[in-house]
Amino acid sequence: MTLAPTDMLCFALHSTAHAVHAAYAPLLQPLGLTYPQYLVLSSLQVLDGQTVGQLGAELRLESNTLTPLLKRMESSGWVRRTRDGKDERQVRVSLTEDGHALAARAAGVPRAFAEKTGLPLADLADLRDILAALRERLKPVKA
Amino acid sequence: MTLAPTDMLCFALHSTAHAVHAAYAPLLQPLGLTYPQYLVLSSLQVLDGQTVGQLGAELRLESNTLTPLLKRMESSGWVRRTRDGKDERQVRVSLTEDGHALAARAAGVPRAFAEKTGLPLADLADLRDILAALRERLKPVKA
DNA sequence: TTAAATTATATCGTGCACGATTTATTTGGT
DNA sequence: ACCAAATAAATCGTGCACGATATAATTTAA
Repeated sequence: MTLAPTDMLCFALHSTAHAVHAAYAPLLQPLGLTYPQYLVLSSLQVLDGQTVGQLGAELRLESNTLTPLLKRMESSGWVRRTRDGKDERQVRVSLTEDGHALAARAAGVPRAFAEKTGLPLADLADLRDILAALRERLKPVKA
Repeated sequence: MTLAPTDMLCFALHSTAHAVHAAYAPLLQPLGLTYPQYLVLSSLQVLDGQTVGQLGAELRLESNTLTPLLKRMESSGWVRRTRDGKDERQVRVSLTEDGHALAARAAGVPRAFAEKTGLPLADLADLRDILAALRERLKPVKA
């Protein structure tokens, strides 16, 4: 007995993630940001000068995704990529002036999204925590 | 005050969807299926001979995604694509013998995934319904 | 009944994501 | 000190996803 996609949790996740992505698009497009770029920008705003590996650990992305993404952000003038002096294998990513300014403009995006859902912030936070718990069950961050 | 990705619902969704995708990969890879192809296969198993548009409405995908995906499935020998006799604009997709056989082999995948999560089926179903509700709030299926 | 509008699918270009591999650097063991 | 193992990014190839556009068939309305 095959399950229809509509009845699958995986599809609910897949399609809702796409719907959220689509809801973010009109908020990010005026800023010239894609959604993953917005995540990188937010992460750097909280802690600047992270290595590619640190960003990847937080955002669950590999260098094969991050490197071209960061290069695009670099050529947009939002970040700088510099080899770490102590360990030349590592590349540190930091926000430029323009990057900081852009992050400031993007600060209202999560609230605007929350309003689009029409749900109480507490419900959204609950869902976030349930999802994070499921994610850790499937793919624990390595010890 | 910028939110870190870790605190955002959108990122929880994004990253958990990826983790689920990654959990499905080892189940689907032996069958030669990608995750979206698995969704198409499941949908056709429930209702064969759907048009590209019908599949897209259920899976929330556009023809620009489905057409190449279906062509890959066709060249793998799992589906046939034929123009509808009554309306030549429409392309109907149906499972081949091999496609039916593959769908049968894939029937156990959702249960295997549920076991990977270690959560009760009722919890997973609840989460599915919460997500579907959020999705419909953001992107109602057009009337 | 023919021209305009609509609908269904396909095509093109860009960006994200992953597996597999490569290159450069650092670390560890002997 | 040296070489092997480990680590950090980068590169390559493939597939998914979307916006924008194109093409072809059908429907509608004048």
